[in-house]
Amino acid sequence: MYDHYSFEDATAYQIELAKQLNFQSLNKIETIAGADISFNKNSTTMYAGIAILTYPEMVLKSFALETYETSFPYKAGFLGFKEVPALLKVWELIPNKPDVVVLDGNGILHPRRMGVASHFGILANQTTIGCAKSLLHGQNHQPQNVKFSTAEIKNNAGEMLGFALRTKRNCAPVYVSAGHLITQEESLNTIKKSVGNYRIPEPTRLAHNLVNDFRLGKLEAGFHEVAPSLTLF
DNA sequence: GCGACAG
DNA sequence: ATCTTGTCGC
Repeated sequence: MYDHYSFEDATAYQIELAKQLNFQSLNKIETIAGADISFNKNSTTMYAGIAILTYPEMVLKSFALETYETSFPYKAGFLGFKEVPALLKVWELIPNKPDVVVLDGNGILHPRRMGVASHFGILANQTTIGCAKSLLHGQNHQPQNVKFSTAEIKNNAGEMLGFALRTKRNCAPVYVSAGHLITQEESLNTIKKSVGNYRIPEPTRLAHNLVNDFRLGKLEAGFHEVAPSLTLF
């Protein structure tokens, strides 16, 4: 889908997509999804997965898995070009779309406000939140070493683009930002409610586990409903 | 030019 | 991202 794009093309495309961003308020959330990608080093095969959980209980209800071929390389600032096409393909397998999707990466906390979460949100016309494990853009004070302590992240122009969030004591913070069709504050609150006993919030943590098992051949492609009593991971 | 740099 | 050994905090 983006394999023929140069980084110059990609930059112009991100600037155009960013004009479509909308940060309206989200009413209520009943289901939340986590989306992630896994792949073998030096391979063009991407293993994409989306896990759908109840909110705020964080019980896994269903998940979808699919592969996608791409040769687009990873480059900081252009993650969406490598991951979004694969995520759109697995997204199509889901019969009832979740209210919000959490992506492993940034939303508007990006040089051109077009991190992978915003990119996917625009193309899927879906509410999204970005939750990255390390900082790509901007600066912040270190949040206190207390669960749920936060620190605003600002760019050189002083714009508040996201939050560093301590999801677990003695663990590095995660970086939360709105993707599309949600506000910054709602993004932060939603991620807080999605945190279990791990550093990574449940939606993306489960999605990561699932795509990894998919890549290793332990799970099959397609849409899967999870048995009510079954507890995975 | 130098440093930074999601996954 | 993936691979892999040791180490630290609770």
